[in-house]
Amino acid sequence: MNKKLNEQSLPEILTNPKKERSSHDVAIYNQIFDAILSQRLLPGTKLTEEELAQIFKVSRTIVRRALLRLSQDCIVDIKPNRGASVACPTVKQAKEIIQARRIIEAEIIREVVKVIDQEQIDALRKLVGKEKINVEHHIRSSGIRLSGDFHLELAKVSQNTTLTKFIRELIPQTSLVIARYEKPGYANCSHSEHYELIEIIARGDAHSAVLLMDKHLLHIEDKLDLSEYNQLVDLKTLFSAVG
Amino acid sequence: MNKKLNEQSLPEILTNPKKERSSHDVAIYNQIFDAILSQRLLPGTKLTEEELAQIFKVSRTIVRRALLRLSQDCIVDIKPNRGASVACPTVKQAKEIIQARRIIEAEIIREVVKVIDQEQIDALRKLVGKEKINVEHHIRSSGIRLSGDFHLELAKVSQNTTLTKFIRELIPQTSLVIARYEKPGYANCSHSEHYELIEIIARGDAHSAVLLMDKHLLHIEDKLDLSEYNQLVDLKTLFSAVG
DNA sequence: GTATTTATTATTGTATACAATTATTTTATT
DNA sequence: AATAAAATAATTGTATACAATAATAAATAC
Repeated sequence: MNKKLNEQSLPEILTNPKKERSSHDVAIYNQIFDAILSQRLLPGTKLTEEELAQIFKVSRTIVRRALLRLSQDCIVDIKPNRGASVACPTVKQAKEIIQARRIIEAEIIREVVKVIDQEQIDALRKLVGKEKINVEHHIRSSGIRLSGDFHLELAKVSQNTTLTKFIRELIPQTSLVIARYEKPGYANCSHSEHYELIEIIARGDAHSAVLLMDKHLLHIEDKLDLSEYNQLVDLKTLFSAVG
Repeated sequence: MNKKLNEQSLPEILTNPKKERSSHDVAIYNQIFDAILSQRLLPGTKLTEEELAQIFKVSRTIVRRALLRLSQDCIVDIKPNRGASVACPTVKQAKEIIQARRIIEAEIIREVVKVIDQEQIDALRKLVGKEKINVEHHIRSSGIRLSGDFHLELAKVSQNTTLTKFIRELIPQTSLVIARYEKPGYANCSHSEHYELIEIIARGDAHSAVLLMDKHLLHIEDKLDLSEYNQLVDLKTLFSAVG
């Protein structure tokens, strides 16, 4: 089991991942969060409160609470009086998200190399093993989720809960970016880089590990088409500009 | 209407809301956010829903929404069935928060040096000027707020909204850390370092700017007493361990 | 008098009713 | 038929009632 971190004042979602008694809105939050993470919910999808309330058999009060949480994570977009929909990151945001991950995960890797123990290394290997199986069996959703889990697990090993919270937000945002901007025909095969990374971490080579993580994240960006013409544009502004 | 031993009176600023309001819960969120930022609301202060509802003349629905937002920012701590209070960061969290700022603001500075223009430099100078005046006149709250504004403004100049969001969260968290752990007898005189920083940025010396920012943030940590014995400990676990 | 139970009060959690707003359809006008 | 206006429906925003839980006070037993 994991070490007992001091969990004071962090959101319950972070400290109470699954079990135990938690408010009902957290369960709904988790389900939508996971659906976005694993790309079963795609950018732009409308999230009607009443609809979700019926699906989860709770009142709109609970649904609204979950949606507010998701919007604070930047994976759901709430427009006043117009409701919630799955966020649709812009090209600029896509670049920012990956840039943010590069600097934060570089630091995480530095810490991980310092503190990781054998048990944690084994756990990471097991995780990537699962990821590999899912990818090979073309279970796309699970593969994506497990890939995110790997990065999240690394963050947890680093023991910096503040950076972990940021990475926990950036992972589903990255999922949305990939869903929106992935070049056609690319297979998601990052698990091989995950394997490599573990080996380098295991032999305590911080410098190489940081470089590989950076390469890994740039590799994600390589798979995207972030050219301007691919940017989703508001039709109204588009045509008014042409006039 | 009985008063409790635990009660810490809410600052008057909360009872005297500003005029401008966007969406109701956002206005309340902003006011509590600002009160925490400027240390008029101190770590541990209980935030009773009904009390806030009466102060702001809205229903608990709105208050709860604002409190949830604040808890997602890690500056308010919501415990299920036990309500909200101003977060009380641990020693470990205090260190994490500053570490996170160091790596994120280093990157921000790099970007700032690349993109800043004369107008923005002038605006920053003006901001630090205000900060200086407030500190000199011992208007502590405003001084603290303006100090935070400086860092936030830098983040905005960097044009990375993702990193800006993180810094926007870390600034009030830092306020809580300082409120909780500041060594006695220290004057908050960081505005001089802010001046220096602007000058280095203005002459485009990215490397020096990054170093100074890092020094500046470490300087904040220097002013804290983060020794273990200063850690707030849960009484129950303390005495049960002693047996 | 202290500890344990029970009752009371205070506070938070959830559902629901209704108001405000936006979206859609229908009707009217040219 | 195309456009504008009006009516209707759908959806979100807020307040409130009541339930569930925790905190406090009172009562009881030892």
